[in-house]
Amino acid sequence: MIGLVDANNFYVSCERVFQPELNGRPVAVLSNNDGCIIARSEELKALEIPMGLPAYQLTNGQNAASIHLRSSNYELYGDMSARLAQLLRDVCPAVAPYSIDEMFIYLDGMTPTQCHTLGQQLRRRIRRQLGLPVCVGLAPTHTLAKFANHLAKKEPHFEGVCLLAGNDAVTHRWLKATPVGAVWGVGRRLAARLELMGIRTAWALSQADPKQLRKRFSVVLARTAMELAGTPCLSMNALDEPRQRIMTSRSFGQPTGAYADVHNALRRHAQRSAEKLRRQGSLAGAVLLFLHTNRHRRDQPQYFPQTVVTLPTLSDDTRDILDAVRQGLAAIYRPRYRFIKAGVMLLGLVDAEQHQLSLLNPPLRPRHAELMGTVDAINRRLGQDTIRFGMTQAQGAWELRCAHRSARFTTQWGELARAGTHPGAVAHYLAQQSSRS
DNA sequence: TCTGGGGTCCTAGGACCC
DNA sequence: TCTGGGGTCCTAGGACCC
Repeated sequence: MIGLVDANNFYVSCERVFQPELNGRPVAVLSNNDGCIIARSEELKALEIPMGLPAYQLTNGQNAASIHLRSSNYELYGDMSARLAQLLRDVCPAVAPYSIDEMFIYLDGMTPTQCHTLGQQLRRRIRRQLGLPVCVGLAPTHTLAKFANHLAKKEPHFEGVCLLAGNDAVTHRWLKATPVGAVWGVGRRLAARLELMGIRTAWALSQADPKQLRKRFSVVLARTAMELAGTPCLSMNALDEPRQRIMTSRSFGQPTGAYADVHNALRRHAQRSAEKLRRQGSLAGAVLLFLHTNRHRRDQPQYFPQTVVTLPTLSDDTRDILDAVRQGLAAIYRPRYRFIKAGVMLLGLVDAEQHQLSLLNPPLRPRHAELMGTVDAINRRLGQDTIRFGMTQAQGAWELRCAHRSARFTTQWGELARAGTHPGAVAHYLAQQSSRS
């Protein structure tokens, strides 16, 4: 049996753990730059505020005064996610995090009744120890577990835990009652095409001929259909494997055409990307950088350049990546545009250990590993950008807006006492944490 | 005025080869 | 007028996910 543990309204729930005054109120968490809504509390959903709504439309709306806004606080969400994963690993033989708020668990050799009981226990334990509400879906395949989780969230009588045997009347009944677009892996476009063919429900998809689906759509959809019918054909092993590309990009707080602004933004993205690269133990072969003007401004000239710079040698040294960024930017920068976004992507990633085993590949710079290791360790301990590479101008037009950010309660001591937080809630939380360990 | 960021996989089609 | 057949590799772009 496969389980999917999925936190409810994860970002909002993380905020509420430390700000209990948000309980029972409409809460929205905003994207980077406070641009649009990326997480909603149930109360906000009840106001029929859609996902992705630009924040400025919200603040102009009629319910604006009652809605609590928070900027994204990824340091907090990431840390809560790591705690959730750790709690699951303490209990389950195998755990595969799928996203920041969803984790698959593998419960081989347990009866359905035992699985269901474990699901209920996990749910209570996560609520008690982390303060997070979750739902659990249990089924024989990943896609059905995802489907069961969807039911656990939507149908109150499951009380947060839904188990589907896979090939019984109960499963079939729920599949028949669910539109095909609600299936994991079927997005808006596929749903529209499937409906044209008369495939309107999850059940109809599960009964479709995989060969035909493969021919008319893709192997992905054929697999989804088989998984719905109870035949496992997705493996989550890939989740532990290193990423094939690493990207860091952000919109600017203000549009800017200044070379120094754009360069500084790219420098920061390059440093962040290099950190991610070293954390997963890879080397990069090339650096892609891109710039965007504002698509929504039809009245302004548009320019979306991108370029790939091949590194002279495979590297995870921030300095090499910064050199590539400098070269690339010189090639694509044009002064007459107002840029709104910039990004850096690392490509051609290979495993560092395997590569360095070869005597033909000595490191390019002396003591580079020690230097990068030290920089990473200091930044982990004292906060991002404590050590930077030659970026003197810390503030610029490109800096993010995040007017509503809460404190980084679980990772920054200095922010615990910040005004507006609730020391009581924090103390309670920390006490629970220390009694666990 | 103000509209996110980071991934994956797959397919189609072009370049190139014999 | 009529213009082969088959393979590989690479890239751009589409579709999906959260």
